[in-house]
Amino acid sequence: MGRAPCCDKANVKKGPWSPEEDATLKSYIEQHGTGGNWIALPQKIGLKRCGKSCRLRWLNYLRPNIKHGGFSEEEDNIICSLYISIGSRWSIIAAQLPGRTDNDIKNYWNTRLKKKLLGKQRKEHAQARRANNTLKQEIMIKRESHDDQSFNLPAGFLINQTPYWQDLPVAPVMVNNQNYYHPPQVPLKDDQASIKNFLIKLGGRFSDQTTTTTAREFQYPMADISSAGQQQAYSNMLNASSATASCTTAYEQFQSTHEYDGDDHGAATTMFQGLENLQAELWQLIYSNPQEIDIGNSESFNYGMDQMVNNNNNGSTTTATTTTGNNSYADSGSWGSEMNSFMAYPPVVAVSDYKPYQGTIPQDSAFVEESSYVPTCGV
DNA sequence: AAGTGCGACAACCGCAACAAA
DNA sequence: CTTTGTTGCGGTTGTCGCACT
Repeated sequence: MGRAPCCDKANVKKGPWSPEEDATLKSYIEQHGTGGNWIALPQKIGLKRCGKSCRLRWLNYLRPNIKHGGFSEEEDNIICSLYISIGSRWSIIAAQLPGRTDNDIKNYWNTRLKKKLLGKQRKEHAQARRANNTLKQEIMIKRESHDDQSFNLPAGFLINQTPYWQDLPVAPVMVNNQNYYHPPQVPLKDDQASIKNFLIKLGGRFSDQTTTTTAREFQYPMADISSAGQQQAYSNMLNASSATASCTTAYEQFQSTHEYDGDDHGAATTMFQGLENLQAELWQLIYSNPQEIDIGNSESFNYGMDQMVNNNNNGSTTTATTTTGNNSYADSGSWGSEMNSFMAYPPVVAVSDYKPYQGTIPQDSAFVEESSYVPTCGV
């Protein structure tokens, strides 16, 4: 049995508010307040509106000191930072921006800010990809001229044009329902800087010191990591991650930490919710626009192959897979090369795919060529 | 000038949390 | 403790106006 409706749907007006309705509602609330009961309010003042609708109209439009439109660069930064830190918790974000409503911010994010951010990311990665291609061509020429198939990509390859998820330690990979583990390929001492850099790349602002310069100081704790407690949580996350060394994204990194040491890092979990959301959003955007992405020629495929060759030559056991599932790469269209910069290096494993390594590696696996596998994580 | 597509914004809907009875 | 009502929140939809063809 469903809940009884809060008002008589047949007798309430819907749609845009008229100036008369606005005036009625505004003058009543200014004189009497809401009376603590929105549901009863419309009847009291003779409005054929649902109480919820009255509340929304007041909060989002009629109440004093509401600002509409004209978001400043500063406000953009705050919204981006908080979104990355805490996700789509618009009411909390709105609380940091006096005069802004959650609805306003939500609309602003969905219609403009997200695209703005995506545009930035696309530009950066397009540039990076161009640089990468140039370097790669040079390497291929060297390879051919030396006729030496053991010629490795240089250790620093991709270092200046690393896609954001490649800033992070590489995840354990599941192939054919088996969990494989391989050691991190990014020096762990750089993890903190990498993650921070990653977040900043996505538009976030992480402050090591107490230098958050916003209209008001952030009230939500994980908006920066300036406090000792926050630094501790962050540090715990990173330390534990070096023990497990098994994450694709910062969020997963912490998620596994959470399982690993049993400590309550709720705050830090929160810290990366938005991150995951944003990544998911980006991927959704990418995969919902699969035009002109040819897996056979794509950087992702080529990179994956290079990565496998490189790893195997380095003596580490690795596998490579993608999590694209049934996504189609067919067709061509207008998204084009810019979006390919996102496609360049997809995450190795999805959150849902991750399970702690528990078994042994089958030696005859087509994906595993090394026999010197030594698990180093504590699971 | 009419039709179409798209962006921006307002408003609605459903759910969860909380409070009161 | 359970039920019922209210509030708050976030996702989604509807509408309007502008730009483009």
